[in-house]
Amino acid sequence: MPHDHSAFSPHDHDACTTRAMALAEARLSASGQRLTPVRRRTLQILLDSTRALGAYEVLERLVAEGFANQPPVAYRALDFLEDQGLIHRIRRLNAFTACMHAGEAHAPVFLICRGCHAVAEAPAVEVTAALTAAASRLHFTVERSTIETLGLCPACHDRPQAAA
Amino acid sequence: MPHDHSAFSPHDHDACTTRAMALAEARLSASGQRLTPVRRRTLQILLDSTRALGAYEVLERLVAEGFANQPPVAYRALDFLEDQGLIHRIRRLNAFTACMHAGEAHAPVFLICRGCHAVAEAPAVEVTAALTAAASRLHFTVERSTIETLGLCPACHDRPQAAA
DNA sequence: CGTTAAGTTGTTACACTATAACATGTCAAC
DNA sequence: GTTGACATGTTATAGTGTAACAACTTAACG
Repeated sequence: MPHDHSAFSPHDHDACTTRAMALAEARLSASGQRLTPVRRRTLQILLDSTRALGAYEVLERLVAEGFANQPPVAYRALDFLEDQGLIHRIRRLNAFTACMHAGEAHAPVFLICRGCHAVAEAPAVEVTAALTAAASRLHFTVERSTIETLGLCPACHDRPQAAA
Repeated sequence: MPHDHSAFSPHDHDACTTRAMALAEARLSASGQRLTPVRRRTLQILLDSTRALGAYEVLERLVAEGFANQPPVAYRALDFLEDQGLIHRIRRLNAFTACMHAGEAHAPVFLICRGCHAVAEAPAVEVTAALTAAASRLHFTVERSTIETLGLCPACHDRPQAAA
């Protein structure tokens, strides 16, 4: 069952993260993949953050827990989690965010607020459908899509200093 | 009048670039902006290329024509042209490509072929419409969108070595 | 003219993002 | 208990993008 709240609506975020982590474990063990300590912590770090985090921000937090202070440590975990569909890369921000709908088939669309830098994952099957249709008109076969949009979230929209 | 060919269809590309350059001049002088030598050459470089080019690739070509070998030289011209809607940034590739529809109101959607690395700009008003609709359901105000998709162009789709 | 103001370019230096390559370790299966 | 696959540690470097300030061009104004 899909959830109709988003990162822009108040909700029990702890429940989200617990659920997401449980789902991650289930999915990985089902496919014979391992959720090692770095990977688990990396996922948890992203789940705990409201913002998308850069690889080096993730690395900082990993270092604080005793992992080596080397970029590959973070990038390997991030790449793995992205391949598994457990996190997403936000290209506009060079950053990563935990996937809140892992397991559900979903074509991620990201709403990035330029006021508070929150990132929400929006359900948008129609967007992907329209995209695939547009592509096939040019006989192009779609494999992976990046759909991101920059703008203002409800909260920031009402605050004048962000509106500019 | 829109053009129904794309980067994936053979066409008179010289005519495209001439037209695009003329349009650029017209648009800029209309809005009081200046198409200085670096800017003009940068646009021409992108128009001449079938692929999207990285900032440093553009810089190389600029250097070959006597401009200074400093990143800001390229980035400034690229940023300016992007602000004017004359070129687009392809985030997935960290690269830039000339806009073939400058002047027409358009919501750019990019089809990136992983076989030959060609990039086509597809007309896709419906995609943007769907995206805006999905966003407003979360009360999010869209300002700028990035829509890119990776896959295979018609030519590469038929070549086995690319299909993998 | 001469001055000023806005925009553009030159230049230095640096920050941030990401990967290659190879050594070492771990763990499960045979 | 050895092998092979996967995962991690580690060093080094490649690639992408900006900050900051100085110098120059241009057009508008008096």
